[in-house]
Amino acid sequence: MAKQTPRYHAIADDLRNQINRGELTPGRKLPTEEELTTHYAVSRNTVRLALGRLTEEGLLVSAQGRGSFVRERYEPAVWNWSVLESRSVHEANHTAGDQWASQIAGNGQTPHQEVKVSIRRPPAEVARQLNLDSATALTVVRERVRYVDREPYALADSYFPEALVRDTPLMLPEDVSAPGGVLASAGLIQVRFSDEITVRMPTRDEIERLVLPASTPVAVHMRTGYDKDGQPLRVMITTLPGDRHVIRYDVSAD
Amino acid sequence: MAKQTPRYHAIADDLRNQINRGELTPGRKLPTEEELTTHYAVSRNTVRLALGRLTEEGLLVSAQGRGSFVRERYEPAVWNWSVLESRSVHEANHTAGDQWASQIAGNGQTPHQEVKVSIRRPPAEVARQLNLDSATALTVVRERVRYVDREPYALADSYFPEALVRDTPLMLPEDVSAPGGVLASAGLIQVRFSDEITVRMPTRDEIERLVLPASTPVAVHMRTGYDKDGQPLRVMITTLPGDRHVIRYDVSAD
DNA sequence: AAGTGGTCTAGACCACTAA
DNA sequence: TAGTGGTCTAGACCACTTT
Repeated sequence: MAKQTPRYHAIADDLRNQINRGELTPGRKLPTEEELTTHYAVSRNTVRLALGRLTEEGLLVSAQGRGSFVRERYEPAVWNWSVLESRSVHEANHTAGDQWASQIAGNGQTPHQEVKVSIRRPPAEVARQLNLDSATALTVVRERVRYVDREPYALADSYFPEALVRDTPLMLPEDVSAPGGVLASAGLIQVRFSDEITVRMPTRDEIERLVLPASTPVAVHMRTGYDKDGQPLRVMITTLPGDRHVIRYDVSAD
Repeated sequence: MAKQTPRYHAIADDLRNQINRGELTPGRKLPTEEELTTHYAVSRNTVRLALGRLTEEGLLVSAQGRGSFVRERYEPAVWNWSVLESRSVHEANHTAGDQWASQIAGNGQTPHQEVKVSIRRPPAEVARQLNLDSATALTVVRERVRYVDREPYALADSYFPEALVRDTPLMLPEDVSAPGGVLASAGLIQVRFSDEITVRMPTRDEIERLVLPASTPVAVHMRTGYDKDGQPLRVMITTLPGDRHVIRYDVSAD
């Protein structure tokens, strides 16, 4: 009843301990696969299994032709969703338009985003939130890629019922900057949001668009905005890579 | 300038398309690795690379001796953190003690949790939130594993400054059920919470304790509770597997 | 050109599950 | 006992980066 731990588990454990003890610090290069092969006296495939295990845990990244490295942490962007679209905060700060861009700029970083507008049938999940029939209804979709210092930080797709925003500035592909955001520019006031956050692995498409390292999970933040009559006006789905984001909320206990 | 897509990418793409088109439905067994080997005319290692790729995406699970299967989705537990520890909701529902258990029981499911209490030096992150000196301060730690229908659903670790809760029922290992939760039973009232959510891959320890399938990311929810004077009373760190949780918030746009 | 990780092969034996 | 995935070997060539 002795060892049945696979060798590549043991090798991964050994390297992980070195990282946790600080003998291998973030950014440092690991020994080459050939060196590990001779050091542990196993085949190269076994070494690669061990490295793959650590990569899955988010501890390593590898680059073809250069080597494997202890993964470095991003400085995470903290987004406070309790105030991100708050009207009073807007007024207090005299910030027009995109509250997100203001938060980033306030950090001394450079925000920018690419916007694409189209009219489409909404995904089932979105149709449900907007009380629309997903088979027939149309939505105006604003797809944005948000960058901080030229690096992609998030995907933000907004869906508006087409009937609500017909012939408004919302249809323009430009970055609409009216106080209160794009919806207010169409005369629609959100008084309440319902947010749902899920966590999953990214799709291949998201990995490409956000240039995600291996084993980087994403948070999917879905915000539905309602007017004072409880009618849903908008669904915004934000895809936030886990390695560069913190989601924040302030909650009263009353 | 022709194909340089690796074969195992192409095989993974093919299988992924079959899943997305619904030809392979959740729970269904894939062909055996040997069948895939002959079908795609590649070596078994290449087949395994392709399956590994899909496993990383969270689309497959495999079981030794049985086969590989299209991953099934859990029915996610929705936790509304805007009201999870709200005093008025407690009173309106006449729910005593653990609001979490009440939410689960209200779903017709069976909640239960294992509690372990100890006194320890807090992690640096927790010490910072509690305005404590991490080198000298002590915290009372309540570590819980939360189960729904006997399956582990979350880890919830609470940290209290030891000086605040000395000689209170909090030190008892039992599941303290006083209105307003364990803190109120010690005469401490939280009026405000600050929540931070991060997303990452689980540690080996978390994988074991929560029995996580491969490539299941977790959300780490850190809630700091403050009294009316702004003094931090507690930090609760909840580890939520992405495949069985939805985090919810209700936000006012004022 | 040399170094390094990425892809791929062909085969062997082990560990677990189900018939 | 047969079937299936898990571990492991030994070696080859390719693609990318750096010198």
